[in-house]
Amino acid sequence: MVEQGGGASGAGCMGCPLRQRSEWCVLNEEETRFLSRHLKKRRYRAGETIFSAGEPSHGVYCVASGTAAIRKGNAEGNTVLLRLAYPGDTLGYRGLLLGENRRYGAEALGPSKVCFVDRAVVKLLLERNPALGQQFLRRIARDMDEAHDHLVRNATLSNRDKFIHLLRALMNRHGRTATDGGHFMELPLSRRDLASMIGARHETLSRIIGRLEEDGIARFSGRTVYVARSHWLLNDSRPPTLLD
Amino acid sequence: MVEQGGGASGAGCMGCPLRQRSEWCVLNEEETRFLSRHLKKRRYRAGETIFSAGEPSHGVYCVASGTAAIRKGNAEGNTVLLRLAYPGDTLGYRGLLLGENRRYGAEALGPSKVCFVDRAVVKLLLERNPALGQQFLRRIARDMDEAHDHLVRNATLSNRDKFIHLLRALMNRHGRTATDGGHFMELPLSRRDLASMIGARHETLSRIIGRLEEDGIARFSGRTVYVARSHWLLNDSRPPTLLD
DNA sequence: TGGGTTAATTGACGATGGTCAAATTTTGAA
DNA sequence: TTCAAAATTTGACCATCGTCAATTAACCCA
Repeated sequence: MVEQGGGASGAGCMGCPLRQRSEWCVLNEEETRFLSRHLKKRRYRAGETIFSAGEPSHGVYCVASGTAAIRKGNAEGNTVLLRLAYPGDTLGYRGLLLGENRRYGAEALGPSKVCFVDRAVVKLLLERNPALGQQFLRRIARDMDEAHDHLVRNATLSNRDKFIHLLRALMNRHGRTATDGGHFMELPLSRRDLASMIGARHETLSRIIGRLEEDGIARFSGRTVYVARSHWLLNDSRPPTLLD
Repeated sequence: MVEQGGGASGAGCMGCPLRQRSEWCVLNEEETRFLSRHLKKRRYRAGETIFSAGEPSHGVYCVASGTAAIRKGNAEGNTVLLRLAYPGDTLGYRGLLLGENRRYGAEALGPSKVCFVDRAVVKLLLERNPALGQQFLRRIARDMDEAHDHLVRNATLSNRDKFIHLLRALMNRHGRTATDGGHFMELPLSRRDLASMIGARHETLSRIIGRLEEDGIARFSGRTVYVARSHWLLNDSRPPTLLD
């Protein structure tokens, strides 16, 4: 399952369409070839674990295709889905920087390819090209912002509004515009995971979904969601849009 | 109000007792003197703004004494207290790294002294001493962890338990052990701010406090809190401690 | 394809939280 | 000290949420 040099395609990282979007874009041709030779690309099936909380950090992971879920649990054994990672995203830099064990786990949500870069390789590249360090700094700073925004939303919004926000965010990544201007999406997450992301029980989420359907804001069928164009642009949505 | 070279004490950063605890501890004597000459130390009175959301980032701030509150608002104008900063903590590195405007504001909670380090000075020191960059990386990574922990707590705990956790955290910084083994603390925050930290309304917090008193877990009088020794060690505290 | 397992929905009900409003306390400035 | 503004507490009331339990639907593997 593990391939060297960037996969069977043979092009390695140089030809990787993600290079533009990831931290590694600042590497020159030689450095990219070096990275290419030393990373391990691996396929994951849906639900497979990429790394787990508690284990030592041997390197970073870069999502090549598919979607990964970042999960973190608390002392009581509850588990929360913190965020999703998409192609181009680099995971697990925290443990590497701090030399600590992983504090959260990552798993593939669907069939995915993820490249592993050993700490030694990262270290070497960081020393060779300071711009890479800058890139990581910017990445962390952005993640930090995201986490803070998340905190503020959780503290100020109702579960209903948190879920609408989440739907919107997921739609940006997973949705397609329908011919009528509405939006379709195949949800990448179970109800349980969706619920954990907004800090609610899955029963509560079921009821929120029920209310969104009653209010005509969205239609849910299994993991398929449809949101009408008219409801999509609303910044937020209090009751059935009091002004209709 | 603005002093050069680390304050009237004359010793500058070299004699600053925080040097050990802050990111700057990796600077050598010469670099520390350079920092000392170029930072601006300023006194803030209770409630004074250190910097505000939306304004450009001209440098970083280092808390020398007192306590600073990090606040962030959302679109609806609600404001949330994200965390507190203590002597040795460096604030505002995010905007500097990303070259963006501040996304949150900082204010002094009580009489405080805060040193300002201009971006040019930071940049120069970063180039001169790569270990400083490492320090900042570690600091960001830790802040990230803290934010993630906060997210998980908010998603899994009841308001009551979130508040107990907050009390515990504040006690670590602001509390003193009483002769009977209980703990006293002068709360550094208003009820409103405490409430915003756990994502609840201030009325709700009042009621939570009332219940904690009924249950004999803590006694509140204005900003003074007392927690009995017997209740302090409990990991969490469900109802009146069902096992007493 | 069948059967067992997990996921999701729904109902009931008590607990908790938000909102509005009023009373009370504290605080800060004159 | 005194007064006005701000903070805090409390009550009433209703909406929302968590929990337990019972279905129903979806899924996966043999």
